[in-house]
Amino acid sequence: MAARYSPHEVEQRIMKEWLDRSAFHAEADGERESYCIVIPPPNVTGSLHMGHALNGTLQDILIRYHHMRGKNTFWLVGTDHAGIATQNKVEAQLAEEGLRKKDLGREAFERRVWAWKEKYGSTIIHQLKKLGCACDYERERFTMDQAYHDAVLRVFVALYEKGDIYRDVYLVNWCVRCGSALSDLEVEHLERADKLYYIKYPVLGTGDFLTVATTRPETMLGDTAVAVNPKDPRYSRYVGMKALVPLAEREVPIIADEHVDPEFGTGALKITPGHDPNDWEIGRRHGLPAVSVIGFDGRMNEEAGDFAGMDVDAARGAVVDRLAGRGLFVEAEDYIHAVGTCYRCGTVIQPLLSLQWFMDMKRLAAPAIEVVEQGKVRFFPERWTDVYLEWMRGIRPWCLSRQLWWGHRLPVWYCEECGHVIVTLEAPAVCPACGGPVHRDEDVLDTWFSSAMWPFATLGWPERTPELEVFYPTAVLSTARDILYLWVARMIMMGLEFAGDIPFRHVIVHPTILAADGRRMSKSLGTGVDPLELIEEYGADATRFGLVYMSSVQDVRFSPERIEMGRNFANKIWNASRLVLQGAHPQAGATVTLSTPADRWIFSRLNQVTRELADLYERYDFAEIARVLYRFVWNEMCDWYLEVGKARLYSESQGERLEVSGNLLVLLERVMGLLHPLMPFVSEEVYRNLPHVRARAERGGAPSLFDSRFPEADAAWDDPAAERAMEVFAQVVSGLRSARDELAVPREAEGRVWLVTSAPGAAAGLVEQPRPLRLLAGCTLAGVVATDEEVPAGRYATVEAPGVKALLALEGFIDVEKERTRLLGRAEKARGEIDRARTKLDNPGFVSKAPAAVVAEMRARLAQAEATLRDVARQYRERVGEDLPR
RNA sequence: GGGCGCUUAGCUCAGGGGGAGAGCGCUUCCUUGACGCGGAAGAGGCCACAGGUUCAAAUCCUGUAGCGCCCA
Repeated sequence: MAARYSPHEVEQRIMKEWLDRSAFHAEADGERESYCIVIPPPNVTGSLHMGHALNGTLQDILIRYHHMRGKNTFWLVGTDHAGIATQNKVEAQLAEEGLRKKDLGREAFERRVWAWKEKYGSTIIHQLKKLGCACDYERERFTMDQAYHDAVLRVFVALYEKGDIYRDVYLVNWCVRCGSALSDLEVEHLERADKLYYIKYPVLGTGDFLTVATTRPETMLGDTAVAVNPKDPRYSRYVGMKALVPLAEREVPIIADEHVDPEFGTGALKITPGHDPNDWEIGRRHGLPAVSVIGFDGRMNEEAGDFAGMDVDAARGAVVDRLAGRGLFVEAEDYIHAVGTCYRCGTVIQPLLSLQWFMDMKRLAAPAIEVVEQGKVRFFPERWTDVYLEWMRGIRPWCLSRQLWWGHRLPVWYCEECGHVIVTLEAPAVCPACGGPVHRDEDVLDTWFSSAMWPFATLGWPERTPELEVFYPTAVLSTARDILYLWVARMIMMGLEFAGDIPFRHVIVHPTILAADGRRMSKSLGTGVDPLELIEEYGADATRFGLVYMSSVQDVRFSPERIEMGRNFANKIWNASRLVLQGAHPQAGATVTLSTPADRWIFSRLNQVTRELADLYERYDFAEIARVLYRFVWNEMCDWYLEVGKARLYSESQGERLEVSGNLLVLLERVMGLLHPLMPFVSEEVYRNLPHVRARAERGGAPSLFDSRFPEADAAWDDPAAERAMEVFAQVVSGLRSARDELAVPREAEGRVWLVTSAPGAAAGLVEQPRPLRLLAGCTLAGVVATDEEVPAGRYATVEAPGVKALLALEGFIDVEKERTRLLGRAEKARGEIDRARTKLDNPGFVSKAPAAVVAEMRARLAQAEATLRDVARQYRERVGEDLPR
């Protein structure tokens, strides 16, 4: 076995073995309790980024944990067809051939996209394998699978028939580059430095002007009102009058509306219902017409008169110039504001009037609010509940139609004769109303519409499949918070409506891993960190462990040290197992024999850790799981149990060697089990190398750790007394090492230690483990006595532990200066302790109101510290020959 | 504009009413047969600021400042 753990060979070999024997494949048998997670489907064009890596790790931890707990686990994996993103990819590919999608026509284009999908569409799924994810890769799903497609159309038709889906002209978010409408959630508001333009509008019948402020002067050509706040005294006399929109030369009313902010600009607002969502609302309230002056190509249309044909930016400049020429332009000031951009391509969104399909969400939202209020669906951390509820309560209609060629084409036909609209699953040959010819709607559905159905459509809905029976509702959905509305909320609504139940019981909202600058990782800024490179450099276990360790509940900056920590931890685990495998007696079986304090301590602690983990899994506190395991393995098992165990492992006595070997084998097997969900590879590799596991496998036992049972606590091992004994042992050993170091006692010199204790048994950890004491502290026991007076006169360094005082004889190797420094340090500490305790105890409120145990503890601390100080003062006098300075 | 979160060691972060913690970095020592991706011993912090509640506040409450995010 190599002294360094090399992850890559292990990972590839073990993952291949798991996949080859379908270890992750789930069957829909109802005999065992099921535990299902559907992966939030990654974009089919995507590749693994930090968010996927973290989320994949968390889901994998849960799947492996519950699998080991005997559940019928099923991790459903697959991808989302991602309409715009995928279409963009293929269009870019075509562009390289000098083609545009129109050259191919719709059907040929769709074939190209499918070909692209076949070739590249599973990239991210394969990358999940590198992370070690125990997905059921044999049941991979895609939101454009035939059965899935049928289910999507069925849902559309059903919602249309129930009146939730309708077609209307409405102001929508239009991406000029993508040539499609977007829903509100697909618009990203980004801050940018811009200008705020002040423009004068003449008030008709007066010589006055109203000055309005706007970031978009070009839209004034579509203005249909000027609005002020009804409570604004500056303008009240104008309300009801008319203003003249310059350039458009349109007379428009001056209206009063509550929503005008008197603090913004001049307090007078130009109203353009055709190009601004807020203005659209105001327009609706006041019955204003909406005029469109910008077309779907992002250029000014014929309504814009002289400006027709210009793109929006050019028109802005031209409008301002023209206004300036007429003396109606006041000024432009610097202004920072949030501008809506397309979440896929970053193009500035144009709010445009358009005929689209919408879905009113109110009816579906009501039960989806209820299940969360009633706790049937719970969020972790809990605070996301309110975020969800608030959005759901203010939910707005959803624009469903997209002007794309890639996606689920609407099951809608229009009669060319009578205009009849037919929404149906069966393509009509002719219009059922008039018999006229029909044509199908060109548009496709928003990709998120289909992903809202992911938890049940992937399980075979609308068929009542065994999968749906057994695995729905699923256990958990784990996701980043930016997908809370886009996915989680809609999945709950759709699940309740169509599958008749919640889609998942728990929603885990994991933190975002930020770049070093504290902002989201950004490809364009080059601040991203590629998890695949981390796996390459440190190994999958290290990457998983590091990600989990660094990400608790807050967003966190990525720190490579944490991944390195994971690598070092894997190496530590590897080497601990080397010690056991190389040092264990060949005849040792996996049997626990609790013969020493260390044995009783480590198994008692193992129990506690095992129970603690169960609790942490309940709360999805993954970071704490990682910390608990790290501390136990490194600081307890390796630092103390293995070190103490060496005394017996290298003993002459066969019996001792057999005993400690048996303990180590059991301990290691259990610890690997506890580690497995987080670090599946190194734990599996170590497990398979354990001699008793090998022997078991030869007899047809569990082929792998993944398939064995998660360790459970064994009450027979609980032993608080042993824990105290080992704490004393460790504290005294550390104290002795520290004293030797500070006093420059030569390394090879053997120390002689007296133990002073009035409580029989308090020193058991030391008395019963003389060889470990010598091995770890270089000291032998001189004797155990009840009082200081019984210790032979001489110079000693004192080490304190609960109930025990250890006196290290210093004859022959004392350096007065070092001794002085050490004693002064101890005195200072003791005095600080005394001060703190006295301050508290002198406070009558403390003594009367604090819990008795706290007061008693404080008294004990004071007494202890005072004793220490007396001790130090005496030693100081003896050795330095002066009184201890105050 | 409304809301949420954060501010703890040089860095990245845990903790969450009664003795300030981890990893990395730093100092000194260790080529002992698990591991230098290691071991031993250390140094390093008015827990952002100001009030309040409490016998007791880094921890709870209010406010301020700075940073981040979400929704308009």
